[in-house]
Amino acid sequence: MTRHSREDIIEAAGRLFAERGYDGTSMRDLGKELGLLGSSIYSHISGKQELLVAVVDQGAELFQASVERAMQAEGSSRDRLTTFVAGHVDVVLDHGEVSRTFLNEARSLEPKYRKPILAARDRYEAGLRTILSDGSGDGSFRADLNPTVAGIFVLSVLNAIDRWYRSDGALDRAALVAALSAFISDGIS
Amino acid sequence: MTRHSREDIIEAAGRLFAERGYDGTSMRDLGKELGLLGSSIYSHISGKQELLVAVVDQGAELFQASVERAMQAEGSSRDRLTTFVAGHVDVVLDHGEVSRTFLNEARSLEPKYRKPILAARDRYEAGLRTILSDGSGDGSFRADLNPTVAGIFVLSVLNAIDRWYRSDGALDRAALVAALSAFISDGIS
DNA sequence: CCTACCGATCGGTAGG
DNA sequence: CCTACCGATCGGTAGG
Repeated sequence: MTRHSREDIIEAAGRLFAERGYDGTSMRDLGKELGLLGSSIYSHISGKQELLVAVVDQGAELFQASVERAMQAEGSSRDRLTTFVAGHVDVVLDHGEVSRTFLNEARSLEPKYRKPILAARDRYEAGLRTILSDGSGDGSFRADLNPTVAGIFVLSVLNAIDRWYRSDGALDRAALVAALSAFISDGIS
Repeated sequence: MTRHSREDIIEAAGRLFAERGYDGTSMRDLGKELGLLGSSIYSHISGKQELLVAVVDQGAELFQASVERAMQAEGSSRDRLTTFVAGHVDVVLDHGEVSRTFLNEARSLEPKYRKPILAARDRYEAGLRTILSDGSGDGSFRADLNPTVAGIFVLSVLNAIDRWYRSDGALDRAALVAALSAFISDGIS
């Protein structure tokens, strides 16, 4: 007779956290979203923080799997960068609520849960830095590239996608990846 | 005998809103920051929302003044873009709490206050688009540049600065502007 | 700017 | 999963 699974609840939580923020989402809001009382949620989970941890962990896993695929991709460093960009776009477009919560709500994690998430972000960035650094060495990119700073800039552009991109707009997914890759590679010149 | 001015209170509010978010900041938190009771703040302002409006309005004005200076700058479109980037950096570094609140907490504005803020952002973006479009026409930038998409990418990089830049790090302000300008102009190639 | 509150809402629990 | 709560905290007010 259980009407909702743990997964249902985590998914709905991700939706509300992405829209209203963790602090802006009450357990009663979440209950309403699911069609039950806020207090009833506690038969499935032990606390609100657990929901945030679950959503953010999903985000960490998605991005981690994506960067690993990019680093193992065939071809040049430039190809691996393209794979990285396309993989990031896939995560953001296919798991928008999870990735928004991952990117914007980590500050609401209690310290013990926040630390491994920051570490996961560092690994993601480190993968990108490796691609950039390799490409700088083998002539794919500028020889004087600073991989740390360039990595930050690339992620700045990628992490902002959910703030403006709408799938019903002028750019489809392939055009988005192409526009991103062009800007990252050549800027506006 | 008034110990705090309205400006003091708005400044402290901006600090806490930037750090903890609007929903994560209580009037009692703000009182503690100022050395008085939460209820005492109401002798200076009429509500919490008014504080957010005041902070966000400051942000809108700062960015608006900056884009106007950039558009009136002497020289080529490329010079105006450099001025735009440097001006944005100045706002973010000199008014970090205000700009973070402006960028991240606008969703907590009640609809009637949110609308003019979104309009202010649109004007800021429109100024940038004009610079990009002019530069695409006069040969400063690529002829096939899409000013809308390029503008979004440029602002993505600029709006992320406060998420990573620390003034005690390896880059000083001039080096930051130079790195941003190089990435925006030429990407990583 | 404080004292002394108000009703509403918060995350969460006991018991069924 | 609901009923019926709990103590804590929220934004805010009356009166001084």
